[in-house]
Order: sequence, then C-alpha cells, then structure tokens
Amino acid sequence: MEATILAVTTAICTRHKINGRHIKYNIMSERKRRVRFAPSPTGPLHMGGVRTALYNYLYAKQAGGDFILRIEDTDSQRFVPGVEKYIIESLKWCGIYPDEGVDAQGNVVDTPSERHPHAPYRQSQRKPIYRAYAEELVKNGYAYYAFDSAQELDARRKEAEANKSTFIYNYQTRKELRNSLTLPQEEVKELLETTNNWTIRFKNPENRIVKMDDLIRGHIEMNTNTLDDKVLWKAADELPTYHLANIVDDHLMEITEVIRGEEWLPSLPLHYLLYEAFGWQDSQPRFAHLSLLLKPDGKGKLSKRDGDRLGFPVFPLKWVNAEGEVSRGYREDGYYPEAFVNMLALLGWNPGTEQELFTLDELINSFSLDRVIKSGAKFNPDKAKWFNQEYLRKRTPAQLAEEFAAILAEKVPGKEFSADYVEQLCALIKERAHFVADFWDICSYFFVAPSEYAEKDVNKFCTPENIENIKKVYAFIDNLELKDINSANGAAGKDEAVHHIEEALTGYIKENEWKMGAVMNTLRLFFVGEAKGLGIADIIYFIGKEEALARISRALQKLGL
RNA sequence: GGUGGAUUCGUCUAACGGUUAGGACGGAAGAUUCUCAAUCUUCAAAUAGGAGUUCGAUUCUCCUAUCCACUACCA
Repeated sequence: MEATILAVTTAICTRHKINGRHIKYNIMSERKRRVRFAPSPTGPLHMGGVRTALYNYLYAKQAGGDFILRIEDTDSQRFVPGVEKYIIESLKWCGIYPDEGVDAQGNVVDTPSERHPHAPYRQSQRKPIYRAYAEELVKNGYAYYAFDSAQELDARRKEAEANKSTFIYNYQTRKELRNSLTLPQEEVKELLETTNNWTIRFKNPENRIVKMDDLIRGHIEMNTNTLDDKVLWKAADELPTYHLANIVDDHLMEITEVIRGEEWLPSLPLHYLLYEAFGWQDSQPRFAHLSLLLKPDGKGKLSKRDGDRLGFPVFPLKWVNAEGEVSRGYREDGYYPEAFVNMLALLGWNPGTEQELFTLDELINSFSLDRVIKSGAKFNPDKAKWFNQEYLRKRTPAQLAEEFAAILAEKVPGKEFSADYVEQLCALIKERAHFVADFWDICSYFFVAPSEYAEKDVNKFCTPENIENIKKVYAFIDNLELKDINSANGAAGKDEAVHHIEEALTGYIKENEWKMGAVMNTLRLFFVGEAKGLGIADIIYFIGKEEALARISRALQKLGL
C-alpha cells in the first residue's frame, strides 16, 4: 500500500522538473518520516550521543514516523563487547524505544519480518550486500581499485607533513599511485584475484562545487578538489567503511532525514556525491548536523575525562570497561531520566518560549530542527542538578519514600519505619534536596541521635546561662502533653500537632523572656549535633517526646554540663 | 598547514533591521525564620574587533581574530 503511494508520487514528481531539477522535496514529503540513530559499538554511548538519539526520536515521533536503531559495527578492530546492550539499555532508560532495529526483548533484530523489513540492523550482518554496490560504482567510473599499502600511504603523509602540506589521495595524486586508473588492466585483474590488501576508493570529480543543504546550517558549498578519495570498501576484511555502508543502508532503509553530529559535516559532500553516483538523488535524505557538546570549562568537546576531573557523569548509565575502570552514569548518580532527557533536549535547542520544563510528550510536540542551535553548547553540571531538583519536587511523598527506602535500609539496617513516617518526612524535606541521595544527609538525625556535637556550636550555645535554661525546658517538655507522629492523626493531624508543640515551646521561652535563638539552637545542637536542620517543633514531632528528652540529657552528660 | 563550521551575560539561550538587549542556571545583597535549606525581592553580568549597506545593524555583506570539527583501509 505504502509502496504504491510512493511509486505514484515518484512518478508524478519526476515528471515535473523545474529548470531541470527534480522537485525532490515533494517526493520526500509524501514519504513516511524515517530517521535512524546509528552508533558504533566502540565504547559506551555518551551524553552527546544520547542527545543525537533524542533529537532523532523527537523528530520522528512528531512526524508520526519511525525511529530506527542501526548498529554500525564495520570496524572489527575497535569493537567492544557489551556496548550494544548498553546502548539499548540507555535509550530505554531515557524512554526512547526504537520502532525498528530492536525487538521487544531489546535484541537487535537480525531476520527480516513484517515489522522489520529492513533487518538485519547490524552492519556486520549486512556484510554481503555492500560489495556489489562498491563494484557498481567502479563499473560506472565513480570509483576505482587502489593497491597502495598502508605503509606506502603513511610514508607519503609523513613526507607531505615534513613539507608542511597535507597528502590527499585525489585527482592529482591518484595519477601517480598504484590503482586501477594507473596500472595496466591485466595487472589490476591479477592483483584483484591474487591479493586482498586492496580497497575500492571513491573517485572524486575534479574541481566541482558541491552544493549542499543542511536543515540546521543552511546552504553549504565545497570544492571537490579539497576532498580525499575515501576508501569505500576493504578487500582485507570484505567490509565497507562508514561512508559506503551508511549511504547504502540509509537508502535501503528508506531513511528520510539524517540527523547526526557535526563531525560528519566534512564528509557531507562525499555523501552527496555517493547518492548522485548511485542515482539515488530523488530519494536522498535531508541532512541535519548537530553541534557538539563542549566541556564545562576550557575548550573542546566533552570527554569522559572531563567527568572524572570535574565530578559529573558523561554517560547515561554506569559503565565498567575491560580494565575494570568505572565510569559513573546519570542513572546511578540518582538522576531521574525525565530530568536527564529534559536537560539534554535544551542543550542546543529551545522552543522559543520561556518554558524550560518539558515531559517527553511535550518535547515531541514542541521540537523542531530549525530551532536547533548551530554553535556548540558547553555542558553545565549545575543546571543538570537543577533540572533534577525540579523533577524531584514533582514527585509525591509516597514515591520519594519508596525511593528513599533502599538508602534507609542500608543506613539503619534492621530497623523498620512505617510508610507514614517516611512519607511525612519526605514531604517535609523534599524542597531541600537535589537528589533522593541527599535525603540522608538532610535528615539522618531523625533516625539516629548525634554522637558528636560541633565544637563551633558548642562554644557558641553552651553558655552557663543557656544550659540552665535548657534544663528548665527539659522539665517543661517532660510535663507537656504532646502528640507526636505516632499519636497524631496521620498526615492530616501533623500540622496541628507541630503547631501545638511550637506554640507551647515558644510560649514558654517568651514567658521567661529568654532569647529565642539561643534556646532553640541549643536544643537543635542536642537534637541534631550542630546548628542546622528543620524546625525544632518538627524534630520533636518526628522523634517523639521520649527521644527528645533522651537526646537532651545525653548531650548534657556527654558535654559534662 | 588545508577545508568546513561557529562566535549575545561566567554558562544555556531569547530578540520580523527599530527592545531600557529578555529569561534560566550559577553568583551577590536583602527579607523571612529558632539555625540551615527552601522561598520571596533586588542587584551585578553579554552582542569578539573593524569596515560596509541602511534613517537605523545583535540581526545583512566583507575582512580580521578566536574557537571547534575534519584532514585513517575509525566511526
């Protein structure tokens, strides 16, 4: 059905030419949008890669199109086991699910089916299909066989470098190198049959201006004379290089937009020329080159080392390499995937409004390539934390309590706390945290009494006069009829109970004309261990009267007062 | 070196050729409170430089500078 529509529109449109130029975009606009994320499994996906995947995904979903995951593993030397799984897992954590490329179990699909007509999606498994395309190019004069050894070319490069120039395998140099353009036909034939250290190289046209359009950068032109005759296919491992595999697969998989990193911009003319050489201009995808993510300080692109150096994750998930080196991940660092995705989306794109908080669905609705920023974006770890804080605040106390439970079980093993207790506490402290992992630091004194008292605060508050007053406060609390978390009427009764404690205590202090701050902070020092933390009434409510009194007497005893 | 790309507060960014150049993060100050945090208010902070086009340029053109990417039988 879809195929026939495509055929019809193609027929209509190819008949209509303006100034001899196909109205390519008319054909394209009829097609279902199909984009791909095509990582190479040479290392864990870093946040820049996740952003590229995200933009592809947002673009596809907004257009009701498909998002395809393709694994570009044509470099057997640099292949790293486990990365493929890591990539899929990372995307999944971010809420990005490929329409094609992986199955429900998260495995890359390797046999074609109705849902996966373009399988396999690993280029290593597509190995047999590339050679014919490369040979076709040779046959039609767009490529040639090259027999130069790596050492020979290396020597040429070094020589050029010594002369402060660059060796380019192009229209000039190829005339004096060993290839099917210079060697006698017979010798070529023999070399092809008897050796396997040859390649197929693209034959760049001489002195031609390639005119290109980028969805983000606009019109770009480049002269073919500055281009290298890139290797397309290697006989040694019978594998294509990126350029060939990429173009062939994008064509076969009916990709409509290629959204990829800026590092690919220099090879865009080659890709244009390849589409032309194959005669696929009419269905050529449109290109969008994303700027790079830059390190927070200094210059250059964000790298793994920056994270280690500056103390933030550069990977979505934790990764342990073969040497046992651990790289932290956003997930393990306690980031919510929503926050991570939101942060990433806004690093190089904005909606044109002042809205900063977006759900994935909102991103899908608002995203547009023409609002993607052309220049590189320095990553700001502080802003990332801020995003997480915003998402943490959106969580309900019950959700937070559940997330906090694991930390609690680890910090105070063997102790059970009622869901109500933890929930009420979470509601109270959530505004103070960026991460759930911060909770323990913020409220540990609700679970364990302080064992030390900050010297600075002891000196400040433990004056003879204060201590005398505190002893009276002790007696006062002791005589008080108080409702604590166990006796109050759940979350509903909390405010009233806290209010009651507060009224009683402040009333008593005022009555005696003591200094509010001095008394309260001395109590706080005894409850918390230092002069910080929540309101005294809150603390008493949560730890209860008995514990409060116990902490006061223990402190007095420990400090010898 | 060559080719291409980029350049607005410290950072992310907004601004039909006409704005006191806006917002957010971070920073500072103040308010508040029993401390800390949160919150609220306020403040500081930018169009890389130079020409040109124009009544008028952050915006268009050119030059310079700086930065980035690419310059592999890697992707």
